[in-house]
Amino acid sequence: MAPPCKVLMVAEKPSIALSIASVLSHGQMSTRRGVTEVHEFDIMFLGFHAHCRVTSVIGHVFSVDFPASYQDWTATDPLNLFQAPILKTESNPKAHIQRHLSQESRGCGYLVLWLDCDREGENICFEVIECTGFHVKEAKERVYRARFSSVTEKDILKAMDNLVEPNKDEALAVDARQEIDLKVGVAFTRFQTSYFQGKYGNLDSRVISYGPCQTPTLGFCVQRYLQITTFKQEKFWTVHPYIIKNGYDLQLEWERQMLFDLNVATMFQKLVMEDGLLEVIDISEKQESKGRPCGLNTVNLLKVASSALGFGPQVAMQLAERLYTQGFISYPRTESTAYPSSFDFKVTLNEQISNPLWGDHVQRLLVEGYQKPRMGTDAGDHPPITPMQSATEDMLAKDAWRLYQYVCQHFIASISPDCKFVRKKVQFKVGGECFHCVGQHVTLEGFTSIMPWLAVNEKRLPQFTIGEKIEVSNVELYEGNTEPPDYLTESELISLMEKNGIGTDASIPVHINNICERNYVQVQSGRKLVPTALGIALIRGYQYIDPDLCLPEIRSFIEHQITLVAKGQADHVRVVQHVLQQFKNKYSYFVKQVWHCWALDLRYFDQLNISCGPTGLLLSC
DNA sequence: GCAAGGTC
Repeated sequence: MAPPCKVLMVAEKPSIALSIASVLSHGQMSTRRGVTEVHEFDIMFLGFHAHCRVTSVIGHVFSVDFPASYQDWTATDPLNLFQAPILKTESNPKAHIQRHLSQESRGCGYLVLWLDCDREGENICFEVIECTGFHVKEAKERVYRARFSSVTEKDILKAMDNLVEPNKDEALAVDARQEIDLKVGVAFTRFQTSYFQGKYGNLDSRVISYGPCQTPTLGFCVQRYLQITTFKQEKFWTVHPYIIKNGYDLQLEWERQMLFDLNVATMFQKLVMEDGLLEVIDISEKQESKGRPCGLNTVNLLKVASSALGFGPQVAMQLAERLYTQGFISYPRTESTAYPSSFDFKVTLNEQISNPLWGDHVQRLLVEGYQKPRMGTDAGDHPPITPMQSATEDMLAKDAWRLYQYVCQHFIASISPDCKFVRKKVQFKVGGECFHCVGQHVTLEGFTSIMPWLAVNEKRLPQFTIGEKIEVSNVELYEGNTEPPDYLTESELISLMEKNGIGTDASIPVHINNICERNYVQVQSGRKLVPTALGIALIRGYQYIDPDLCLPEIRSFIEHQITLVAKGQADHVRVVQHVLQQFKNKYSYFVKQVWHCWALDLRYFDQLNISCGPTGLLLSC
């Protein structure tokens, strides 16, 4: 019998390689250590007996950079970077991934690519092909792409039965993004850094960076700061009648809410006082429901970690990764909020059954039946973040425990009943004006018993009947001030970034960290982001010269252009050239105009009409 | 010294 053919399979990370090998070998494999682990076993492949090797890379193998001749900041005009050649070099030379792939591919007749099924994964496919020598013409037909929608036995086997070709267009879209981001970011960064050199000692920062993600991120923080500083406080007045009924002392709300004219408000107060008798004109009761959460994805974990636990995104991810490698939670980087159909809720619940804090709730769910989780979205990557092994407070460090606790609470809540309550609204008329009061009565705590901070407040009302008349005990004329918004919280910033497509679940923490480390913003108590003088000056400068530079649309513009490449609707080289030409125009204009703002005292911005800059240089094209 | 995207 001929020796079996050899097949090399490559995943994006070691954990996926392990999952794939376990499924395909039915657990019958041998594993040896290498740069990344290699799992070996025999299988039937395309109808033949084959020996299979499954290993992985660790994310991208390569990243782009300029050749050495462009690395000298003083000898290179940043303008020339837009047309400069670029090189791909190993992202982490010390890891020797390239050598590892080259060695493991020796003697293999087939390559199966198990990289994550997104654009970046498609790009890494071609990096792997390059490293394994399968890019030569005669080897191309022996390269297969496995497309899996989740890392489950069912989907892995399905992918094996439906091997396809890797998608070159999607890979090229990533190449395009890499080149655009590199050239635009580095050109502006080098110019700005050199420009600020020695100026404005109080704005010290070694590098004054620019980037199509980090700059709009800073833009959000400064935008809120400007709303605060330009806020004009106004006095307002509102009329609050009080009644006493069956021992309840109630303050009623006015349908007009508030008025900005004291004389008018006083007139209404007088009308109410002169009438003095409230008539109940309507009583309505409505069944309300507060929905249980969907499965937990990374972005939502980061938001809660920041707003409720006080952990920054970087720290939260470090804690989550640690919990993951120790087996306490599932893979923490995912966009999906929908559980896969094969998810075993019973096993996961059972694991938590003896927890001293939520074990009782879990037992009840197991006995009385848990709810089907809400629909959520399936991004095709990993299942939502869930607890795995049970842990108690003494087993983990304090911060890790708090994060683990939240993951458990969220998981249990996601399959607990919705919270049900009755909302009762009573409407009154007095002196021709309408007022109301609202009561709430919880009929089913549901998931809020495991997430008590989301509980609906109980608010009881006395009995009323329509047509009933009640004496007004007091009429207050309340004077208040409109309040400016507060500084942007980190959690709000994460939401804005997600909504505007700035960064990804993995890179959002990096961009936020960047603008902190560069001294553009400071994190203050309550994880509020307060821009520094430097951060404000930068954004006000862009707003004056070319607002596009700090708007979130700068990212969506790039994403839109590279999507054309990914879909095969535009040529990669032409798209890159077209986009770079526009940024080069912006760069030239920016360099000329900088004189008019940053050269002056930075306080000059305060006197500027910010909207006078040119608009649509890029977005109109 | 510089971007943004993977992953640890």
